[in-house]
Parts: sequence; C-alpha cells; structure tokens
Amino acid sequence: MSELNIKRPKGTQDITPIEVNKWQTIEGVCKSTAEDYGFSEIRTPTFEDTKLFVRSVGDATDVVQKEMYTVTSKGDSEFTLKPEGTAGVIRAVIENGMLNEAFPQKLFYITQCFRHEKPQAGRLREFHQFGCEMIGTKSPIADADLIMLAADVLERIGINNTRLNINSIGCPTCRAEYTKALREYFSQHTDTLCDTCISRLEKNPMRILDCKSPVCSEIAKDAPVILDYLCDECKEHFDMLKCILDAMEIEYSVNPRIVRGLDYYTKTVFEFICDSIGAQATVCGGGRYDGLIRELGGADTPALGFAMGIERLLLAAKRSRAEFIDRLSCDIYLASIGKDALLVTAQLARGFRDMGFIAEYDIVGRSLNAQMKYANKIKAKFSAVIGDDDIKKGVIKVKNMETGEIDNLKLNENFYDRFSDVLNSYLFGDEFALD
RNA sequence: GUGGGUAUAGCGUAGUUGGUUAACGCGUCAGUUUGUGGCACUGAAGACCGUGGGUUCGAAUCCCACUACCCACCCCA
Repeated sequence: MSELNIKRPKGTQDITPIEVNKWQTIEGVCKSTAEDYGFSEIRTPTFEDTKLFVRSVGDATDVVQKEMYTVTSKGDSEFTLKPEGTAGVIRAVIENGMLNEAFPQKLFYITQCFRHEKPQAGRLREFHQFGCEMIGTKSPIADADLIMLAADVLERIGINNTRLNINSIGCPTCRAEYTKALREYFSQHTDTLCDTCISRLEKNPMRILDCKSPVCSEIAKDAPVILDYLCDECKEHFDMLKCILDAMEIEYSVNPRIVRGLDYYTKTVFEFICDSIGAQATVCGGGRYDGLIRELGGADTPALGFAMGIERLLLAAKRSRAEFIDRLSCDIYLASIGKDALLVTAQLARGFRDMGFIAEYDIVGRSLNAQMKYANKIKAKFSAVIGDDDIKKGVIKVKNMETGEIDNLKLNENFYDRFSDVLNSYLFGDEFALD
C-alpha cells in the first residue's frame, strides 16, 4: 500500500452497493408518491449565488451565519453549495417564468445539500434531501394535502414510529405582536437565561422557545404562546388546517414550541419526529412560506413545502425494520471449459444481455470448479457449463441453481426465448414451465 | 465551537500482575475437484495493534499528547 492515505472528508459518506440498493428503494418511494400526488421533478444547480440563501434562509440564521460552504471562483461573485433545497427551486420557478403557468405548481426534488456542521448520528456535512414545494395556493387544504403526502411517504417506506407536530407561527403582522410579547416576558428572566438566549432576545426571541437548556426551557414553559397572538386570518387558517387533518384522520399534536430555524416560514409549520434514530430526530420539516417568492423578486405568491433527510429516513426505516428489495442478481452464469467455449459464452452472454437478462461469464480465467463457486456466490439463478461437446451438439445444459435440476436448451433461433420461459417459470411458478 | 466515549487484518472480535512469531470468526484467493456450486477439509494472502513521544531489559497492554471516528450539546432534514 502506498503511504499516501487519503480519506473521505469529514461528514461525508460512501454509499456502497448494498446501501445504494436501500437508497434507491427510498428514493423510488419518494418519487412515486410525489408523482401520485401530481408533483413533477425539478433539478437545480448544486451551487447558487450566495445572496440567494442570505435572502431566503435569513442572514441571522445559523445555517447562513456559520454553516455555508461558500467559495469564490476566479473573480466571479460568491457561490454557496446549497444548504437546503427550497431557495433554489423558488429561484428557478421565478427565473423560468413558471409563475405564469397554471397554479398550483407542484414540484419535488431529491438533491444533496451541504452544511458545515459537526457530524453526528443523522447529521452529515453532505446530506440528501427529498423535498416537495407547492406554489400558488393559500388554502389550508393545500397545507393538509402536503402533510398527507409527507405522511404517505413515511408510511410507504415502512416507517411506522413517527409523530406529527404542527404549529402556526403567524404572518409578519401577528408575529411582530408576538415577538414584542416574548421580549417583554423573557426580559424578566435575563439573569437566568443562557448566554445564547440572551443574544436571541434581541435578534429572534422565538428561538428561545426552542432552547434545550433545562433552565431556559423551564422559563419558556410559561412564555406567551404564539397561538394566542395570531391575527384573524392566521387563526382561521390554522383552525381550518386542524379540521381538515381531523377529517383526514391524520394524527397530530399542536406544539406551540416548534419554530423552524429558517426565516422564510409563515403560518403553518410542521415536523415529523422519529424518536428512535438519535438526537437528530426530525425526519421531515416543512411549512408555509407565503412571503418568500416576493422576497426573491417574484410576484406575490403563497407557497409551502417540506423536506425530508434521506439519511434520516434510512435510519428510521431500519429502526422500523422496513423491507428493502434485494439487489438484482445474475440471471445466468455461463461457465466455460476451454478457449473456444469461452468465446461462445461471451457471445451467448451478449445475446442474453440484449434480451435484458443479467448474464455473466468467466472473465478471470478460473477453473470450472471455481467458476461454479463464483456463480453460487453471486446468487446466479441459473448456470450453464459449455464445452466443445455442447457446441458440437448445439445443446446447452442449463442448471437451476436452487434445485440443481438441469434442462437442455437447443441452440437455435428460439434459444433466448426458451431461456426466458425457463426463467419465468423459476420466478413465477409453473405457468411458464417447459413442455 | 463545547463536552463524553472509542481506536487490534476488508468486516466483527479476543488478547491485564507488561514477556517469544498478535489469536479467532466471517469474508477474499487457491487446492482437494477441467463436465457442474452450496457442505467439508487443506493452504495462502491480508495488521508498522490510530499517530507521535515517554516509562521499561521488554509495550497492543502502563503514562502523556495528537488525530480520526462515534455520541451528545448547538442547529436542523
């Protein structure tokens, strides 16, 4: 081994084939569920103008202040690797004139995101999000529909131990009111609040509600509750949402403590929590962001969305013992005896592959015994041993690796179709059995 | 950025009054077995025992520092 020892950067991960299999299962469920709900996929750049995130996520947030991977490239303006998915999607929607298309626009994405954080269970520096955005509807029915979509994704993956928390953080008008009340309340406790909360008092007192410090959370218990400060419109919106969720029989609890850490949220916020995956338990987070599109220069348009961390979904799925489909295994392994036969197996393999079968032959130069052992190891469904005799006779013995039975297949124009029948009978029973 | 834990082959582990050549299981490769795999047996490759220093005649083992990883705070998906 060389002395050069290059390891992957902190907070990144290699996804090996056996894991990729699980990823694809989860991504597949995300995609197909979103599509069932009428969402279309959108893909946006991995990096964006830094100003996009400062503007949308908020310059006072931790994400923007200390977690962004920002680079300057050859004198161009500053770019940042996307720390979340919504900003880029909204930028793209505006930039591509999609606000002129039929509302609601319903978009989903699966993308990697980057945040410079200290890694731990369920938290990486490069991670992956599945997100859905609904643009152009202010109705609480949309909120409920979106939550239903998220719940369905979790259910279809096989995650069965989550709980849903919802809250409303109001619109800028009622939130200003509430913030004022919070400041008044927490100001009485400046002697006991933790240092970060003291600084939050000016910047964003709502975040104090989120503080996990025992002292702060004790004080926060008796703090004014946002729900008491909602304006009529916001209150009605939230009440409607709860009604619809009840009608849809989606279980939730109202948690006035949940406050999203991204500045763009308004009115509805929600999260799905999974307690069995460690401290980073939020498996899905989302809400309404009615002001964001205008903030980014588009026409004033209401919108909402959520994101799920794929890594966390995977952890939760494993905890729920969700089932994953096995990797596709070899349909037929073609063992050969001798050089001439090897060339024949190569041709046969190509024929099988053209038919859409997974076919392999010996590209290592192994003994017959070793070839068979390999066929077994890669879980080949069938094998065939091909030597000079077989070529002469034009008949190939195909072995069912599970039962050990051997069938003869004539090497004629129907050969591949015949194998297809054999394989189908193996996979689906006797319906396709050879006569 | 702040704490706590861990560090022995590809993976999982054993290895304390400090004592020869660091052990075991799985996996990998080969052979027994060039007309048929799974089982079995035999053999091989693979470890600067995380890095650096210290104590000692002697360190995987004791001490110190560092690093990496994991977990938690924080933050969030």
